[in-house]
Amino acid sequence: MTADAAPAVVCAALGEPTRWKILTRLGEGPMSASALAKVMPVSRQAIGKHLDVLREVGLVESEQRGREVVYVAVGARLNALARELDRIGRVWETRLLRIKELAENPDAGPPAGS
Amino acid sequence: MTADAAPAVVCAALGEPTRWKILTRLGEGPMSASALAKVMPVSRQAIGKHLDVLREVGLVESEQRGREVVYVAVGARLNALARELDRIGRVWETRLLRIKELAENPDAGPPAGS
DNA sequence: CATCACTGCAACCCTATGATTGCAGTTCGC
DNA sequence: GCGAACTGCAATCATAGGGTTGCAGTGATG
Repeated sequence: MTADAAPAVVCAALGEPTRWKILTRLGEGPMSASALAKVMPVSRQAIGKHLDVLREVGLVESEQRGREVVYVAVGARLNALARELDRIGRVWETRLLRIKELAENPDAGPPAGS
Repeated sequence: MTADAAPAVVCAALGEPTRWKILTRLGEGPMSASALAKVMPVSRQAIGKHLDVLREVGLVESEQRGREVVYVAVGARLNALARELDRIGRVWETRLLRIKELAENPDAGPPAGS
């Protein structure tokens, strides 16, 4: 299980600037860590760590191709996160709406309870 | 302009654990910074800073109510982010698919060019 | 076979930032 | 008016983690 990380964790992975750039590059096509290092202003090792983080949350997958390891961006993972965030956002809006209604119309609202 | 931050920036705001908890709380209903502090294991000042960050990217809005400032989670902002991420994810998948096709079918593919 | 490119691991540095405390200014309730 | 509660600003602390260098191992290439 490495693809069901909580939304916040995935967002944390996405939030780091360098990581976002790496991911953007990978979005254009699969690439090895070394190849990325040649194109970006950071060392291969640093990129390697970022790729570890990204793989941890399922945003990239790695594949051994000969002597090098090729990474590919997992769009589906991003789509899954999008769905989660969208759902949460809608819940917030719904609750807020209910609260507002209740404030203007404080009668037949909340029944029993604690 | 405080609501059109790049996806990565919004994700960075969402990625901080404490910030996510604060936001979750606010998702249940509007609250002041002090009220949040009484319910969470961090100081009011710390919460205040987090709220600043969240407001910066449009995830919360503040409203002066009497002597206190009430914050409310902006679900619409989360929905907007979700749409952006979803779009990006689909682009990745599309590109990847095209590359795969091209690998298996290396004829009528890439036209001229260097 | 000798060399070169790519990977993985480990130790280390240094900055960003999450969290704290302390104080001063405002608005509410009595 | 006086005290209590809420806010804002500033200084400070401490840790997480992003970045680096260095080295050893392994598969490709000539």
